[in-house]
Amino acid sequence: MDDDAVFRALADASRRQLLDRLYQKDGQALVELCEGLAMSRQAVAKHLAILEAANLVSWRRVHREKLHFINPLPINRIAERWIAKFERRHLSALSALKKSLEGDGND
Amino acid sequence: MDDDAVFRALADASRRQLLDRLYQKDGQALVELCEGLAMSRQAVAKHLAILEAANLVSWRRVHREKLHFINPLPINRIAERWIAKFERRHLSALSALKKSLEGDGND
DNA sequence: GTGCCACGTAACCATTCGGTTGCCTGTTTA
DNA sequence: TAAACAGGCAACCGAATGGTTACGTGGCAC
Repeated sequence: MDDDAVFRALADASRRQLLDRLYQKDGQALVELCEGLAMSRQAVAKHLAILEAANLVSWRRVHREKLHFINPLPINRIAERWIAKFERRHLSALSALKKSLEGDGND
Repeated sequence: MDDDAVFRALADASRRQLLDRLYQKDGQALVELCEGLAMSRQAVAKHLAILEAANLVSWRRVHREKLHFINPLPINRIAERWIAKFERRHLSALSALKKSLEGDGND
């Protein structure tokens, strides 16, 4: 279960904020992600390493910059496998519709 | 943001397991929830307290037993506010339909 | 070529976390 | 009424967490 890594990575508000930033603008370098945060660059790098380990963020080196990219797949997997289970209780009709739509393969 | 409490509560595998157990059978007492877990009763009680604080579990006293009940609302709220955002990238058409079905009307 | 800039690594620190043990209170039940 | 049972409370402990400071490395620009 590396779902655990994802849950743990999402448990920290600073890391969720970093994901938020990457969601708003993908492919940011480390220094860029640090701007405005009350945290040292090294602390941000540690958070990003944890997000990486959970496969929520990947990166690519461009010259001397390390550009970070968000990967929503683990979150979706958790949403599907875990959260949908609880949602089903309340939104069974909607969920059924959702599932049938997903079966249609529209994207 | 008490979303933070929910994320943190979900970050621990033991707590997710407890939620799973309550999902399978709601209204269990403390000793019942302890069965088969490699953990003391007090440890389980602490986990349940954290789930309570995150509003994921509520309880009712019946005689000398403390019966626990699962509350999926915080999970749904997170799914709506946070996870759907990432999902939207991939399933934008579906998400729009889902939103309109929920009467959100927000695009 | 020198210095700045983006990043990496490592040591260190305080706090939180997950768990324990020990003991106490109250409620059933034999 | 005594014992067993469900749970509460608090002290304690090691390890993980979130952060810092200090210093090292390599690319790019002047």
